[in-house]
Amino acid sequence: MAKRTRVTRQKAATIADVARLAGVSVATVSRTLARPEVVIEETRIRVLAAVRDTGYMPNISARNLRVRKTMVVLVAVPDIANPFFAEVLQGIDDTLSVAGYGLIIANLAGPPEKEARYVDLVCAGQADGVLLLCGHVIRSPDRDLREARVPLVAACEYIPRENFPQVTIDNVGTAREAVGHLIELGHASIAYLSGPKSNILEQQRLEGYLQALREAGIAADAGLILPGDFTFRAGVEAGRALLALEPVARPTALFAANDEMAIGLIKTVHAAGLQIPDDLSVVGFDGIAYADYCEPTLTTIVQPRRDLGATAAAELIALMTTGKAGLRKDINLPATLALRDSTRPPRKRPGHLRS
Amino acid sequence: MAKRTRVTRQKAATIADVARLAGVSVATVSRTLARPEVVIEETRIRVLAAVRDTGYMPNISARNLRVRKTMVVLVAVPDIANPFFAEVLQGIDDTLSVAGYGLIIANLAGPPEKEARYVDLVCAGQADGVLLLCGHVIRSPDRDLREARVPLVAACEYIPRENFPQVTIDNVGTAREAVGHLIELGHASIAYLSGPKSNILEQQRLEGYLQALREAGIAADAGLILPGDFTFRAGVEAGRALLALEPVARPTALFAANDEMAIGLIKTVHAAGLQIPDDLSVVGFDGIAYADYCEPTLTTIVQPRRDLGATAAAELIALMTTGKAGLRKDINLPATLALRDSTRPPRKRPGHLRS
DNA sequence: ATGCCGCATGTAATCGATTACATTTTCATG
DNA sequence: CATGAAAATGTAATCGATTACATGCGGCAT
Repeated sequence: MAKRTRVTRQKAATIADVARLAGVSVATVSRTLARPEVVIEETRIRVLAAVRDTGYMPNISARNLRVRKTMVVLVAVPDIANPFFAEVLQGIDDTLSVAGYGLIIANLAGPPEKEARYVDLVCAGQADGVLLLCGHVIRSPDRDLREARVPLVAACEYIPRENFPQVTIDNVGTAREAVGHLIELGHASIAYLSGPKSNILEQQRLEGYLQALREAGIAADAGLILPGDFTFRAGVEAGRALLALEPVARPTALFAANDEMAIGLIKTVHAAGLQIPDDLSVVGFDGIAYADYCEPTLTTIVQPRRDLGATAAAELIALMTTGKAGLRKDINLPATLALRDSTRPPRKRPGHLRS
Repeated sequence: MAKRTRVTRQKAATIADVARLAGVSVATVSRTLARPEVVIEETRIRVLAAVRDTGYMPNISARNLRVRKTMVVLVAVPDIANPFFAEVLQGIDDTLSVAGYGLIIANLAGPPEKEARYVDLVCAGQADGVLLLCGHVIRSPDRDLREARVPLVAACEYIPRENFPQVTIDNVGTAREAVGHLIELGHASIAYLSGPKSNILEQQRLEGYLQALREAGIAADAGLILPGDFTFRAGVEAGRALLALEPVARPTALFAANDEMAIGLIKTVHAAGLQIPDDLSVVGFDGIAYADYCEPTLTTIVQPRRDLGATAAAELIALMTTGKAGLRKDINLPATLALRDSTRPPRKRPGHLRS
């Protein structure tokens, strides 16, 4: 019976240890593991036994160095604590992990110099590809991801003037649909709770809001466009702003650029005695899990969060393996308006008749 | 003036390219980057210029291979979409990233074979340490993390009978405090909405609940212990179960093993006409952001989520660098009872007097 | 018997860094 | 000016895998 040369091995076994124990060369061990069929049965058995006995695992750094791959992708996400992104991440993780990829998460919430560190990481060959959920190509003062020729795919937030694949939903169209729903219910005084002006999603959703009003022949009122920044707190503040208005000047409905703000707003105006949806109909955007938990449940545009992630991941895998992207460069996934309890026709009050 | 040997370089520059351009040896380049002070100023300038001109970045796989480190840690998290863990992750990320570590997230939600893949990854030397948020040492059929001698730290969920550092809160004590608060308000009929029985957190929180009752001389009633599993849905179902009871047999207060269930329950019983907290006081556990957003805001045990993550990460760094853990093996962080709007003394009804 | 083919395996180059050790240069001191 | 220590740099081994190429061997056709 064969014996290990060193019975009590402190450090992990290497391929040489396995080769020695099995009485073959390192090349044979490597081949047995990579392409078992090219090795004769008898040696295969010996090698596999030796692998088992030594508890051998190929050293990934060595392999990476040799084959110039890492089987890791970096995901840049604006805020990992945001439930929307958490669900997109799930989709990414599902797809990537069955393909054997690990994922490094670059959480951009926090000090901005972290972003640069991640870019450097990728440029140093620590990742085979990058998934951007953050609306911009992540930057470092002295290195550029695009020059590094790393496969890139963006998702969720569209990045204009780039030519890598992007996976998004039709933000303009669905925002128009959301506001259209309010108009169909009979609302004519519809406020918009916006995101940060520089954000592309904000711009698109605002555009959809304006389009819907225009189509219905309703004049947009700048006073009904409330500033926000996608946070719950912004929703609370917008709620206060609404309450500060003369009741008769208040809109009968509101479209929020995302769910968190919508929920913050609802909570605030409800606490002040307004009935939702009777006194104010509210539509959100995103379809986070909580939109279905809150009171009342929130009518909102439900984004296919897992699907966005999964599709982007699949596209990136295509890009990394074949070098060429799939058929379409810009992929649009369907998002749907979920009708729930926060919308209803307006109360008949003279102050709210069509202008 | 020195010129690059190959002006249009397709692939990334290597240390040899830099050395050639600067007219020095590779050792000097490496030293210049690692310990600039050991190199004479003049060469340092030449080398750094060459680095800049070539856009050189050390290849991480090569370095990892040579120094047997990866500067990456793996974090095993039960469910990345759970907001509680998302915040713990933030704390981990903050601490780890300033120390220069990247993090690979092992999301255990999903197919169980993924867990094994991650274990293999670590055993293959892809990570320098592992952070467990999942209440058990992750396993693979043929490899054991503990045998691999990888630095391990657990956080959030205590893992009994292990001797690596663990960072948690006092679940028993804080649960007792939560229930004690209800008792002080005058409640005597207090239900408990439990987590999955096999979960250690569930066991500890149940223990705290029972202790508080015992101390107050209240007999525990098995009928008031509702089954749950930490999900929103379980809260909804528990709410239905509560509604199915004769009004007079209903508890006047409830302690839920986590916030999500508490919120699901509140939503359900509120929709059926019960007033919170007037008809039912509710205390949750965890202190997720949403507990402060919902209607009414939830009285709950607030865990120091970021701190749990940050402390565990710091402990792991100590373990990875010095090889020895900090002073204490089991670290307890303080968690506090946040008094909000979901608790109040019970209505005076004969059926609810002390038994 | 000879030569050739193809299969199984072995030998050694290679990936790109770090670093122990060797060598050269610098410079203070007797 | 010689000498030796200290400082700066160079040479080459090394980390642990993959893989191109070399080698050996058995069988088959001539």
